[in-house]
Amino acid sequence: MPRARPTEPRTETDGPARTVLTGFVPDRLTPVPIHHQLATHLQQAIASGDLAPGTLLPSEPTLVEMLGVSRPTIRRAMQRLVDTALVVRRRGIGTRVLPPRVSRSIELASLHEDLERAGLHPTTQVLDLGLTPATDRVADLLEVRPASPVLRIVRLRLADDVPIALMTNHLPEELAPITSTEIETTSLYRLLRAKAVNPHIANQTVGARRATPEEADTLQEPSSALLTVDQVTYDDRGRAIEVGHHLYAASRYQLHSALLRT
Amino acid sequence: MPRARPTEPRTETDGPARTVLTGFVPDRLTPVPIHHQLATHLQQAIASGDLAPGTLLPSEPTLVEMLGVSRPTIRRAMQRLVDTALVVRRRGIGTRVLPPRVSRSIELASLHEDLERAGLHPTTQVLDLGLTPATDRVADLLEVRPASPVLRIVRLRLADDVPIALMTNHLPEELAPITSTEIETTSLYRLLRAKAVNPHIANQTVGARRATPEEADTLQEPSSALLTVDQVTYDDRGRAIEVGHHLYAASRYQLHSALLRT
DNA sequence: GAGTGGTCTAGACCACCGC
DNA sequence: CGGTGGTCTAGACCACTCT
Repeated sequence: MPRARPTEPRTETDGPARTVLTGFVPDRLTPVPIHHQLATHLQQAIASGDLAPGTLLPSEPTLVEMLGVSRPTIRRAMQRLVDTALVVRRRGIGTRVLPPRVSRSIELASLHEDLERAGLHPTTQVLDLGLTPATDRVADLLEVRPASPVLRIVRLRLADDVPIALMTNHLPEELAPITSTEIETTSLYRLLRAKAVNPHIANQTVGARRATPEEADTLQEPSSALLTVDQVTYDDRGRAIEVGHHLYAASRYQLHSALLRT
Repeated sequence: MPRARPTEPRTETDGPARTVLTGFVPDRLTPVPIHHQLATHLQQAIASGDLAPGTLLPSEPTLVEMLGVSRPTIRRAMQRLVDTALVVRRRGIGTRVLPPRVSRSIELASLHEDLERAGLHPTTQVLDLGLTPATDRVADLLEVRPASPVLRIVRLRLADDVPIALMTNHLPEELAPITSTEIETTSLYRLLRAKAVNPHIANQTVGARRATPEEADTLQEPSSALLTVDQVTYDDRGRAIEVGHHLYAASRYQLHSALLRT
């Protein structure tokens, strides 16, 4: 189809959208899928402000012509932007850039990076590390026989030398050994991935409670209020790979998440 | 609920999968998309146990023939199952049903339903309702002029007559009026939807702190520990439509969520 | 009526796995 | 090697919105 005529009906500004999008050329040599390349390109354009909130993106047929990519591929990239709440699409209207409201979601294992993003210097003290008989609760969650040996890791996480979290984790025996230095230098999930174990889904329970005197002392929490997170992580084969029981000093740490759709 | 063995034997037959899947016939008369029909059918089959964990589903070409649906449509349904962690797919292997580990995520506005699902009888006391000048924080989050009138709603939520949460919400003036009876009988989000406002994304901050004496008295929390949730909700046009500040009695309420992918 | 996104189809090539 | 899912293409029809 011939291009849209120059007389645009009441659209805000798709001039910038055009220049930004014509700057995209699919690389068909890399193994990176084109829909992923396009989605990433658009995400960066929105994040950088090149595509301002309220901008109406070109229509799908227009993009097909502009980018030399088929419509399903374009739709796939667009769907990703919809899923991450970067744009809204409406039949008969078009695709519009939303204001950047998506805060980073809670991720699988992110405390270390969370603190670094906040400009702090995170450190870890390993308080305990070794095989111990599983308690009934841990055995149940890890799906191993009661009292069978599991790897227990107790860590105190600090930011700029101030205690933030007291984290207890239990892993199946097969994933041992793990050394103290490994735990202190990298994240638990990176360690697991190095063992060809891919964290895939985690169930979390978030609550609050008063700290015991020992916990209050360790975490130096003046209010004695703790934010608690209990989680069980499963790999992509459905096996339980980690049980976590984390206590956060309430006055120094909060969780952030974004909820999408309805 | 937990399985008997830590590791499942592999190579299951796809006999049961065949019988379950041949029971699916696409309805091309309803406006419900076929990919959605198929995804729902598979979700129910997995939830009911008709498709047991470990089951290998038929391949895509096989399903095309069995169901009389094209491959992209089948792939779209399958992708939804992958996104909700019900199955894993591997090139060269196939599609395998995972153990049911996905707990319900935190949703936009779910306390009422949450409590009902737990078999409790939720009620609401409206403690305050009306227009008030916005504080600086609320005006900033709602994106209205400082001190301009906003609708404030203060509710005490109970389950079986026991206090669970003290919730304060602020809405833009345009969304008023809302009556006490409306708030007591339905959810805030349903009210908004009735006004053609669609909640689309919410940013949450979850924390913990000690209750003030008044809060402890109102919520009757013996430990005086509170779980706090602050949220800002935006509609699908990107407008801030609601600011919430919620206090939960820590000994009676926890948040659950599922984290996917990595 | 013209343009938009939503859905479905048909066919092709590829990377990966197991035999 | 044959079979699997991952990707990309081309074309079609539809529901919806705006004029």
